Amino acid sequence: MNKIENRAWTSDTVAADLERAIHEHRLPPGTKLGEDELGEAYGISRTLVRAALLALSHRHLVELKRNRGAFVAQPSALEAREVFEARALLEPRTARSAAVRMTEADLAVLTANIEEEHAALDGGDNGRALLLSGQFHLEIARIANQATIANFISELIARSSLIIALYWRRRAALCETQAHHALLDAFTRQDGDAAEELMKNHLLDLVASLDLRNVIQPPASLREALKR
Amino acid sequence: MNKIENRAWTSDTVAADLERAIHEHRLPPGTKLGEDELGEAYGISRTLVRAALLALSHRHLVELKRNRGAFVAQPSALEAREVFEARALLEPRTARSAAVRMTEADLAVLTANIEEEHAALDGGDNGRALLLSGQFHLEIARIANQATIANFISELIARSSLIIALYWRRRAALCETQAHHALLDAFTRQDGDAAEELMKNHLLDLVASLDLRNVIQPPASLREALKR
DNA sequence: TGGGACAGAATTGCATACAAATTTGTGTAA
DNA sequence: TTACACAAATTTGTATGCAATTCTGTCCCA
Repeated sequence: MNKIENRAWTSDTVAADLERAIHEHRLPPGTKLGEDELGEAYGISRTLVRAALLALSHRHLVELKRNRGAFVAQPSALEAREVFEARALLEPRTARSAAVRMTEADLAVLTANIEEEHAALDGGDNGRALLLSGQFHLEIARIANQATIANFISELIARSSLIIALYWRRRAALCETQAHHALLDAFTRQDGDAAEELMKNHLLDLVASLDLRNVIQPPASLREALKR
Repeated sequence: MNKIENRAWTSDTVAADLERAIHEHRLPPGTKLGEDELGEAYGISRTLVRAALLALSHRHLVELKRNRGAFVAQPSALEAREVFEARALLEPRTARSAAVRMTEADLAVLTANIEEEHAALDGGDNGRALLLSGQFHLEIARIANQATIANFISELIARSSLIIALYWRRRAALCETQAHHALLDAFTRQDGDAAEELMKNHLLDLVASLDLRNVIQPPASLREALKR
């Protein structure tokens, strides 16, 4: 594998780089993440790679199978529902808090984000659009000034990206930008009630855009899956 | 340091053992966790110790200072408030879900927990009582059947133990068992409304029992702290 | 032709060795 | 005596080596 870049990688920056790649669907669910391969790619030893993979496994983005290696996680339909239930518990109230604390600078950041996402979609870069969409949600948590909750939301958003990769039904285009625009309006008016309600519905729409009935469940073991 | 026990430790079990010790206040905030020391205590190499410390740092129970080592975390007053705000967001609704799903077996587990906690308090083992109190909250999340949310709550509970170690004002005895009994009653009646309300108030009482005004803040650097 | 056993290759698990940074201790000069 | 500089010791950061496990390919036999 090619060397990625000549910079001083640490386990933290490697983990962040991998998380970004996962979030952008450049590393789809189930991808094997070999230690030697990654070590060579980043120009570091397996020690640091393992630390990075361990960190990602704690965020449920990577699954470590003993003596088998690390794989990009494949959330089950059950897990997918749980992730969105957790988001439904955290994000609407966080959006409300953010709304009442909103400053001009914050609005500018969110606006820029939406525009970038639009550009990415026009350019056909769906991965980048998805990453930006996640960053929109994360930025709201940051504005709400709740680092602890923001951490949880950050993990949930990244896991949502895996869920979308696995369960999104392509019917309609992700009309996320619509919902984000509506939220931005509420934020501009510092309307907490509206922000909370919009976020709640936005998350419900997201779940509705998934197909969690067909329990594609575990490609876990090919041996089991292909029996018969 | 003495060897702790002759069993096959892994990074996971070591992390769990350390977390328990932290939760029980056997390892108070600020304690230095030297790699060699721990490695000898558990009879394992520094490699596994580092993996365990890394896991605990991801749960915000241990702070890793580069080139300085690992220390039991010392949450700031700000962080303390955030942790309880997060709990206030997650636990009341989770208690409601648990109430409606409650089975006889679940009730038995919760009852046994309360009794054990009582026994621990009588025996003067405050650490164990605190651990059991946390497990009561965690068990509720488990009963609610939301593994993802339960994970978050598990982390928040452990961090709360650190917060109590740092900020609890000893005035009155922790009248937690009172509140837990009341919750148990609501659960017995499968009364979701009451459970949610009781949990909300229980958490408010907990915060009220802390002294977060005196920002004891950072013994972070002795050099800075002892100036003048 | 298909199944199973076995051997070699590849990969992970863990310990250890060495490098780098920090802390601690000592000596010297003002 | 105090402050500073420098050296020794301790501790962490990272790479590497070896053992253990799993995977893959081949051969033999039914």
